[in-house]
Amino acid sequence: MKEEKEILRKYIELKGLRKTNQRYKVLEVFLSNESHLSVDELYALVKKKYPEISHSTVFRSMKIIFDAGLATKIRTCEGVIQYEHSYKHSQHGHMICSKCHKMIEFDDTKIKELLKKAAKKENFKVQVCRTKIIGLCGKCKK
Amino acid sequence: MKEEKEILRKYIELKGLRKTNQRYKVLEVFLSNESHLSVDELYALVKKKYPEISHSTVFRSMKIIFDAGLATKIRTCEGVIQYEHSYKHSQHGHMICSKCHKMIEFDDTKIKELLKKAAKKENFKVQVCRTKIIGLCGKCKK
DNA sequence: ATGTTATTGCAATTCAAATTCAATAAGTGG
DNA sequence: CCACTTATTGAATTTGAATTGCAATAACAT
Repeated sequence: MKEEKEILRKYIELKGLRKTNQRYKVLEVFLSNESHLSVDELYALVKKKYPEISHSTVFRSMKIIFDAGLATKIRTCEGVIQYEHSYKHSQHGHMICSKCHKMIEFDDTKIKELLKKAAKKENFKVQVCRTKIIGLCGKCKK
Repeated sequence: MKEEKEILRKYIELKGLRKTNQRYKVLEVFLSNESHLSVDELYALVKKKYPEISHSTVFRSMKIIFDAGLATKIRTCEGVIQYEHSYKHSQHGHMICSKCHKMIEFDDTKIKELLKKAAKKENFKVQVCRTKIIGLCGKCKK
């Protein structure tokens, strides 16, 4: 948390934004939870600890946290944006169970290499690579 | 078109649905265009040729066409669902330019193999694999 | 301390996706 | 071919996440 807060602080400074408690509190709650969270889900958690913080502030703070490189975005099957930690978290692929919606992370380092090659072939500059498998998890496929 | 229509017909029969002109017309317009189309975009095309067909019908017909296995879904960066042909079209990955939103398809056969392996390791039954690269296309990266 | 201006919280808006419902048409049995 | 049942349609409405407008507030430079 300390390091992440420092990164956020520096990013805010760099961009000439203002250091507000809300932003640090949203970051704190975001980091306190290891799962993927939509803005709505995160807001529910924030409200428990800091009821004075509004939904819009959570929404806008997450944008900054994302821009600062502390979060990545993924989309659920339903199309809802979820944020996950990205600082000191290796990038990974996602397996999503179409029945129970469980999300399993898996290492896709090798796969990303191939993706980068494919991009090079097309003269395409990679910003983000994503891999996703939709199917049935061990429990649900029975 | 002939074959696809036949597949849709059979699917409709199988499911005990009703064969309506609207469904075949939506399929026809969908197939007549090679690009990825959102429901709104497709509806605009349908309206030109068949102004009597409504937005909801296009929406609902595409669900059936999808269920029949004639279309796949992808999401734009903005989260909008787009349909693309899937009958006799090999599955492929997508490179999306974050500037001009151009979409480049690329062969990801090898990558899918690796993804299937990863799924096996987790005892996960694959239904769909998706690979996506977000970045800058040749023109925009200059 | 004061003035400037980014930020906040609330409410409202946007927009694709999905649904409601009365009218219509497909398919079924007589 | 007709009558009946019920899926489908079209129009309007609803939903829900994402986003924004605005007045009040707070950060921070002077």
